[in-house]
Amino acid sequence: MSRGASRATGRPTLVELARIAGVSPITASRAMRGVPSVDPELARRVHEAAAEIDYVANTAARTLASSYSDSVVVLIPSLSNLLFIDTLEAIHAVMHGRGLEVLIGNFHYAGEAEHSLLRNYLAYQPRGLILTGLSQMPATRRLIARSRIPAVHMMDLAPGTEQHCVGFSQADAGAAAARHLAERGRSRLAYVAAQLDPRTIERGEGFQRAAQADLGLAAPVVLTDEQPSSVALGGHFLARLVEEHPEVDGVFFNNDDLAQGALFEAQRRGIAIPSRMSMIGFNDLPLSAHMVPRLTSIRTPRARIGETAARHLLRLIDGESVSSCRLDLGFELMVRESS
Amino acid sequence: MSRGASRATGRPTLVELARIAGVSPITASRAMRGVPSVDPELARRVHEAAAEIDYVANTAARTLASSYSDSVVVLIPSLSNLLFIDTLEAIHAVMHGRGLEVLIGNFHYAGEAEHSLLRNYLAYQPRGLILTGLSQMPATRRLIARSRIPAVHMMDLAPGTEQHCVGFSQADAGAAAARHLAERGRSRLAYVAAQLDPRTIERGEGFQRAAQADLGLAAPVVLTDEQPSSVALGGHFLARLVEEHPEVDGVFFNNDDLAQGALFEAQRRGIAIPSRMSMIGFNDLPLSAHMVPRLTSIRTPRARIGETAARHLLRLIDGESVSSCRLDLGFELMVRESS
DNA sequence: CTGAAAGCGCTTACAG
DNA sequence: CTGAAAGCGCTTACAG
Repeated sequence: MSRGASRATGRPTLVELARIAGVSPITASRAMRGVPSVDPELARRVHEAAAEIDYVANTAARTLASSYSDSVVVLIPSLSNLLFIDTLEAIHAVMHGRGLEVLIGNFHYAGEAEHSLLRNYLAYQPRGLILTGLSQMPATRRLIARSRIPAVHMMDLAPGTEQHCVGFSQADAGAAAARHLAERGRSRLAYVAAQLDPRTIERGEGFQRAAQADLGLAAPVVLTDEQPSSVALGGHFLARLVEEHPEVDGVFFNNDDLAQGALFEAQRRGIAIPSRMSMIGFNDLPLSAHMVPRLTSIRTPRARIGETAARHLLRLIDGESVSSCRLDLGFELMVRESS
Repeated sequence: MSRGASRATGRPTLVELARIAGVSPITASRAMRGVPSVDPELARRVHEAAAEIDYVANTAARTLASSYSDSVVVLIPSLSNLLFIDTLEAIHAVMHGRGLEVLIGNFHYAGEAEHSLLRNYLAYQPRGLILTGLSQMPATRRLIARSRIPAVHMMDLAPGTEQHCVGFSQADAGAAAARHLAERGRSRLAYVAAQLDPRTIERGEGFQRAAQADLGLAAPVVLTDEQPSSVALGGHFLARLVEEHPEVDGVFFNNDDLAQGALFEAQRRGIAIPSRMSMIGFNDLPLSAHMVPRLTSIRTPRARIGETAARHLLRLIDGESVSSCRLDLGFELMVRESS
């Protein structure tokens, strides 16, 4: 269990490992990296010695010498939304299987923060980048292009872009919500949204376009707030809806937590859902299926988006020629009791 | 906007920065790090050049040369519990203010995973560690001790330990739940828990001890499941409670999502809450205050735990002599309609 | 206040 | 299959 003197870092070095294993440092290095040319017996001795002294190669030295790190960077706008947690977990599972560390950056829906996070993380020489959405600032776009590090964008799809993207059409999801409400016989629709990020806005536009142009309905009532989405805010929105727009009979909530809060507030006020008003949420958070009434929602394939984005990025990192750069994973309408 | 030739990494180096600024590399290095001895005029030129070529020091080289990284490691058991998200955000805010990157490791409630995460992250030479709970495996404890990197444990408090910990007494929180139910006139209590991590177990023990020894009640019914806590599971628990233990009139749910699911299931079955049964949850998740009926819960100071743990760690990193190594931040009983 | 030398702990070519 | 040399891009002492 004891070990020889170590560096300032207090951790054993490759030289010490090599001495204990009785090989040269370069052979120890190769054995640790699993280079196949190493004699199996020597490799065995190296691994044994490594286990004994608990050797793990210094990341900084390895990265500096090889100019390759074992990390990928994932930039997301929020950690408080389960949407991104599920995505992150899926990315992590794939990357971990390849021995890659995932560096998580939360830019709190602020383009400037996204830019400076990326600047800082680029100093780690990540092997790849996974970004949220397609609306990075021009300066951020330039930073990515100049870094020549492969990047995959998730959650949204660009029509005719060279960017690699994995997600679904936000506008189509909005349109599907409008169509569903119309099928339920609703004609006075409302769109309720907080946290007005680009994807929220696209969904809202898809919803309104479908309601008017495709379904021939009156222009939907639109209630928005720049605050982050929350259950509390959903309750306030329902109150406003009932008081200011009593004609509304079908509502699309931009995120399930808003719909959940609205459902609670409706129950409190004795407003019958869905008979008085149909409600549909977005993302299909785990709680939604259990509410009373159970919330109709649009399920987003967040884990699959993460997994697919990660796999796609690995192919880019490996230099494989990737056929498609635009992967549409769709979404699923979960019809339940609230609509 | 154009810049000179660069290294294999494609990024500008200190040497290039120095040449553009017309100073020696070492002066450029000092200027970038804000070393005060540098002539202001030279520093200005360096910063101007850095902005021009978008220079950010190579992390690997800096870490290797100085044996100091700009990172701290935070190990948490789950990302799917808002508890840890809030804590993480608070840690991040403090560390970011000090220019430190937060490396997040999720060990999914598995001690082995915690160990190997730590092993890997130690290779990054973090300045400090923040760990969840106090029950790391012995091997993990040794790894931490040998690394000589300052560590702070959060969420739980050890009675007579040398470890730095920031949190509250889980057993006391359990006892507070029992006391509250007894004050509500409840005498046939139940403890319902999933995800049996050490803190959950401590809370359960505190609850049972208080119920029997302090309050003189019958031994509580205990329903547990090793699965992760979820709303769906809460519903199942309520069904079991009603069918198998109809005498129970007061329930402590180990986490709010269980209580939320139970509340929905009770509503669905027409079981009146709280008249037929008092319910209290744990953590006080944002949705709980909005339910019908509003859920009584124990609010944990998760953001403050994160912030306090981070500040405490910074003091340890700075080598300040820290008086107390055990910071009790308490908890708060939020009495609402469900109890 | 500034700089030349040495070195952090690895890996990459290049020989053998 | 193995190794000696050089170097990755910085910072740390040490001089001046």
